[in-house]
Amino acid sequence: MDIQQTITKTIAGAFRDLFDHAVDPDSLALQPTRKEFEGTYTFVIFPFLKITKSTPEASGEKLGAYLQKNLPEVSTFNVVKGFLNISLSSSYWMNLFQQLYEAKDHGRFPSKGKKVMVEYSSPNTNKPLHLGHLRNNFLGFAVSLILEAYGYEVIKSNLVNDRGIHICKSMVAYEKLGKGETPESSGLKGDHLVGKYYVLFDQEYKKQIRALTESGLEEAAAKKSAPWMKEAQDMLVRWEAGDAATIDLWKKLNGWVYQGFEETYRKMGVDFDQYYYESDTYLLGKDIVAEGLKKGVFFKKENGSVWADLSEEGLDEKLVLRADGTSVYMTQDMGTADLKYKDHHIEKSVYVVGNEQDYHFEVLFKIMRKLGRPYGNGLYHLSYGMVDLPTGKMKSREGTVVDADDLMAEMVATAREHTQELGKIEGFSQEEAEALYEILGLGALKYFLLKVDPKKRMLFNPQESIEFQGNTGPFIQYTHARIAAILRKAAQIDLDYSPAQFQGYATLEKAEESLIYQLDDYSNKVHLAAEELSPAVIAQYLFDLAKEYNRFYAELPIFSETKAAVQAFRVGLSAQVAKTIKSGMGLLGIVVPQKM
RNA sequence: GGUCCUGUAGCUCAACUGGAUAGAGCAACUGCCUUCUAAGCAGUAGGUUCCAGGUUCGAGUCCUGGCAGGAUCACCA
Repeated sequence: MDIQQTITKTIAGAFRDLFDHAVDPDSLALQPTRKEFEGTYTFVIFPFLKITKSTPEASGEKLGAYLQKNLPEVSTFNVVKGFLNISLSSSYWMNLFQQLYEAKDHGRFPSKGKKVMVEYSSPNTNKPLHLGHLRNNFLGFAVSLILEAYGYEVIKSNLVNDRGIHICKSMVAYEKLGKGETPESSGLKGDHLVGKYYVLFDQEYKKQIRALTESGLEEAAAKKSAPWMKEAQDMLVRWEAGDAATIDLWKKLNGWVYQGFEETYRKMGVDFDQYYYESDTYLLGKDIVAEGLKKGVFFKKENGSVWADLSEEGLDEKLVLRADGTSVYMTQDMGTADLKYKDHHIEKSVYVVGNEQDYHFEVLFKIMRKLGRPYGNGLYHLSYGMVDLPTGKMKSREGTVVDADDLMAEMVATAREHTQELGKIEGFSQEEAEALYEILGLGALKYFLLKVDPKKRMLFNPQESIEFQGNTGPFIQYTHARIAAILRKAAQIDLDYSPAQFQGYATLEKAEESLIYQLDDYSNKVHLAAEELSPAVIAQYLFDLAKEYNRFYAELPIFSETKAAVQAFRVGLSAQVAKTIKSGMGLLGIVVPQKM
């Protein structure tokens, strides 16, 4: 039982003993005391005045005295208006710290024996990854790690959109203009090379539309009848028919793209346990349509098209099969949901997909529940907001995207400049220095994208580079490096900072208590982050922890401290902070350096 | 137009799910490197939490109605 439960249980006891009133301890909640007041936990009296039949102040005094008398952990208390602020004893803090210090894997929960799949990234194979994909990938990867720490077995999956009209556009343009160009001959990364032809298609296509509208055609008709669009559509038909030349071309271009993606994923530091390809899954789901018709979940219209009626759930009717019997997006996603379950028997399934698809997933999940799927209640859409530029939305065809590879390279370059300016690479080999720039640049970028609540859309201004000071990745990395320096020194002077050495340090400083409180809170934050699928919870926590540690670092001496017990304790406390920072940053997919 | 999301300091974001005087970072200003890493610490200044009602001991948070921005409402994906 943790201290909060102990306190609320005792408060319930006080209500019984002092006011003859039974209260469920679980209905009582404590909150952290605001830092301008003395105390660790605060109990709000107002709701219980009917029970105490007294003023808030008098009730608080009575409850406080009762706690102090009955709980050795409670050292003092004070009452401000209707708030009972509870202070805990140094021995409580010391005991708590020793528990944390000796625990292995603080912040890791026991296995739940349950599987969850996290699908993220899910790129199109017609263009390189951009800033929006970075948010998606970092989110998906971090959420996977957080769920794993929380005790799930996690399967990271990537559903690659490798077919369809948009892929055919790149193929048509390449066929027309490519002249056998390859990544080797052009010096372009495979995904960038294919992306180039996607842009070329669009430019030519627009030109054709303009020519047609100028010759008097309606715009809608021009879009349909432009020669290259017709070619792309023909290409799609040939692809679906399995035409050998088309398939060869498709395989060649996609192969280049995958090589490019692999490089980008490696740089980002993300990976996958399972790839799904839409070229394999796009025909799935038709059997589910038949099943839904039988179960009365779907109905057929006169023209033969099949629909789900969700009007009772506050939505409208949604098409699940075209009149000609071909699939739509929804059909395929129903099939893929079943496939994931068949492959892994997952109990939860998380889709990391932008909020523009909120409606689609709401419908999909409702349908799967109505069909009685065993995993139906474990479906989650981790819906994140778009990353906007000051000029508005990114458009890949209009060249206003922030390319993922470019941005990562820029971040590393900025880290290099910054570090060299500060003259912090003394004693680094060339390789070590480059590795550090990578760690810092990517740390800054990942933290920047993960610290914001996923569902909020965020602004990225390419003119203003991502910060390295304040609430940033490098600030937290720096705190870790500082502690690493302390631990190196401790090793150098053979300082023993095992718990036995702490004996004799009886009156902790406020800054030390706060740190222990924060360290203890880590597992709560992992729990919360897992429940809310929000790495931002961890990011915010780490910033607060690092901030608190730097305060401690500035205020209290370590090696110039004369009492051995105090010195050992402060090194131990520092070590625990470093361990927690490393663990938490690890959950965000961010590496921390030993020196910087 | 219907539905969903968002609106907090000049800017970027918090606020433990209804609690105290709404907090950080950046930018600005003032201090602190002869002591463990100054990518740091301490401080000053900055607010009608979009607006109007309501619910109650108490509302940035919940409800209703507006306003603003975004997304979505294809036999596209």
